[in-house]
Amino acid sequence: MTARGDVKPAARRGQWQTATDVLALIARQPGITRAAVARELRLSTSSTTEVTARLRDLHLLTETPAPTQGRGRPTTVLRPHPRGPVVLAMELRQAGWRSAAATLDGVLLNQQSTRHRSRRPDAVLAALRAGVDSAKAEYGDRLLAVSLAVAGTVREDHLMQAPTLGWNTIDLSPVVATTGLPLLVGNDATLSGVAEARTGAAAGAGTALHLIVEVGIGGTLIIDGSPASGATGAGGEYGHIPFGDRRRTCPCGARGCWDLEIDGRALAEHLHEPQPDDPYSYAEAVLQRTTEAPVRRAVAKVTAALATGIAGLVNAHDPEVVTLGGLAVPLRAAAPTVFGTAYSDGLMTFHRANPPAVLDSTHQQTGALRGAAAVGLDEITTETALANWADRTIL
Amino acid sequence: MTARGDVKPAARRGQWQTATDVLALIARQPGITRAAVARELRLSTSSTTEVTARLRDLHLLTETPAPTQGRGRPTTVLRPHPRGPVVLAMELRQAGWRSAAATLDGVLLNQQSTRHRSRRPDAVLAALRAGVDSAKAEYGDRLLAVSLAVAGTVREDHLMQAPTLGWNTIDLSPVVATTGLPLLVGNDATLSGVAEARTGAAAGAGTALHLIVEVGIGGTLIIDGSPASGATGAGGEYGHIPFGDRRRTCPCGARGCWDLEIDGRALAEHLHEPQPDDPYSYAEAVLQRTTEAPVRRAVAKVTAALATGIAGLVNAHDPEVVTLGGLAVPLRAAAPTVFGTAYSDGLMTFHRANPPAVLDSTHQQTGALRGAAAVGLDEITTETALANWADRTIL
DNA sequence: TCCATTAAACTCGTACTCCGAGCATAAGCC
DNA sequence: GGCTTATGCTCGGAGTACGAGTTTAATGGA
Repeated sequence: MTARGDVKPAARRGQWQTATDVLALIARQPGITRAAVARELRLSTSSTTEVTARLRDLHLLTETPAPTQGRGRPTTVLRPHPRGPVVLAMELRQAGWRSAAATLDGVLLNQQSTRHRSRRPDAVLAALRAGVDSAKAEYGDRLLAVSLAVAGTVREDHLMQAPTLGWNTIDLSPVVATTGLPLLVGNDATLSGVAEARTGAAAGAGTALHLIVEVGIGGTLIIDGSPASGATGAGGEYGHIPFGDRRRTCPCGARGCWDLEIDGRALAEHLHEPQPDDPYSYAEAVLQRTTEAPVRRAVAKVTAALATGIAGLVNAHDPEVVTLGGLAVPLRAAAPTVFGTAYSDGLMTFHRANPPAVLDSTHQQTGALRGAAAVGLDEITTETALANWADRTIL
Repeated sequence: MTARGDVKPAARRGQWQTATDVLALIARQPGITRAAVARELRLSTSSTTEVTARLRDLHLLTETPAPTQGRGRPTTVLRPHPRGPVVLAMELRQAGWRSAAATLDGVLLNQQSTRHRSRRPDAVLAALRAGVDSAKAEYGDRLLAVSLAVAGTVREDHLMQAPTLGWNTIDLSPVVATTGLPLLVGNDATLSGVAEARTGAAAGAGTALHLIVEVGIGGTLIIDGSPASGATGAGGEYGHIPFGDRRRTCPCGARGCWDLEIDGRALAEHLHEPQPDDPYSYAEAVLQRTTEAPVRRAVAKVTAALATGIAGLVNAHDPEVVTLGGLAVPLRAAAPTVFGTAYSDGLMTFHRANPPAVLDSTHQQTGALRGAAAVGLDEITTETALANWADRTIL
């Protein structure tokens, strides 16, 4: 359709700039009115008229009457066009995978959740591929990209290590092979951070830090809504900085990893219980037993390790806000005083008067899928991508 | 001149986009030819002709004949206009301060270095202010901004703590008060990182990590040439993440800071020598004594702590390249094997096959000043700033 | 020396987008 | 039913980028 071996022509400079700005705003504030878009982007009314007309003609947006608010001519709500583009957001987890189609406002359609029948990599990739085919069948040419969140370390479109799945290096590109669709791959913790920064607890923050505890700890630094993913996409592996005991070796290959101090494995060790097969469920179960004094002590140790590390990262990055996901939420809830003290003690003095708020994530389980959708939508609303879509729609 | 209480009119969207791109390229590659600019930015020859003519008319650029390279019509080198804008870059250090005027290509003119007569904050600020006045006298309306690098923790235009100067919170805005010039303040380690990322050892890297050891350790993560400075500009305080011994309290207020493990203070402790007044000079002196076995052991410990921490940060951020400044350079040089082993051992397994290169900084002592200049030039080449300059030049 | 070749700059006409000014429209309010 | 208010539409103008075609200034070989 678009790429056929020839060099794809870039859009003329600045040609679709305002259009991408409008679409980005709609993704961050679904249901925003046309008048509000004009105010936010400081567009003149004439420019607004023109850009919305253009986006409407290209089947990118529709306008529906907005509920009136006091005097004045009513405005409209800008919504994705029913024949507009979609991206397929997917999430690969230990137990199964999920998918949803996302429209330009980030709304997830056709959410599906499937358990793995087999955990063999080729079987899982085939299942994901079938999911892509099914979306392609449903949306046809409207489907422009596939964006995949993976619970593991990611590098470009390869999965480098996924301890929970027991996989080593895996090429994920078969998920889209022969479909011609671009595949975007991201770490699940990173993408849930993107979701928080775009539409969640960290919405509007210029610099946000997101941390999520499941098996080990993951997270990301997000600057102006974009994750600091590093040179190859493997950034955000905060679990593998040496905040812990240097004598302990981590499965990742390094020593003293923070990972080892803040999940179900750490709780089991403090409680002198055997290492659990599923550290996540084990931790959830332990957190139900906080009437037991040893459990409280173990939870306090883990929570303190969490809060101290967060404080160190706040010193390093000076975020506006910190968001917590996964087990970090119940851990803090179980020992709020310990958390608060360790957090404050770990901060540099000048931060203590007005430390960054540490908030629970708003998206929680859907975060990674929403973040994948957001990143996918970014990809299909670049100036070049819009120019391509426009070429196609005119024909 | 520009701001007089009224709202400054933003440039029309996209109006000066290409002009800013051209100027940014010239700052990153001084001496670049007009033809090379066109290739890099994928500008058509007609657009190039137009944009260069516009920049010439506005006294932003001049063209000088370029040395010919083979056949074809000769091109020109784009250089700052002799009546074009400049920024004043300044650097405040423990012993004194430096300044230089920077033209659009980042070349530093009139470099000056002055020792503090008094270290009282008001005396130092008055001296800096005098430096600004002197630049204003020399450059007049060509001087558009002042950009100040400070050896201390910075927050907006305040210095929060500067242990080496013995200062606490100081408002730096008197340096430009009543001049109407904007003041940009940055941490010196952050700004030297910017210099490396723009024109130094990390030039061209999308994600770079810069670390500099002087008294304690500072640094920054740089993404696409911009430092991750956080919400208030205090980002990059890598010295205050808890990679060290939790029992030790840092002057910053936190515990276990990495800072305490990798400078002259740490060397003195390992050597059972008294804490030095000037840890930097002390460390330099110690590094001359590596024939002594205890010195070699102490240097090895410090170098290992440095390398292990760097590896942790590489895990967290996945940079393309790491650059080292200050004492980190002779420390690594004194114990290269220790450094290499500790670095590799601290990396996650999948990084080890092809770990990010750790390079010595190319700018070293001039880094902070060059970085301050770069950030100041960014400020005066925004679309809005160029529109203002154009308005002024037409009159 | 002259001319073909090459790389780059210039000219011109066109397309696109943004904007200001003025006008039109659709609601609430009295 | 008119007045007020907020918003949308139309029109003409300005600024920028670009493609196509032309011109210019160098090299290098006959």
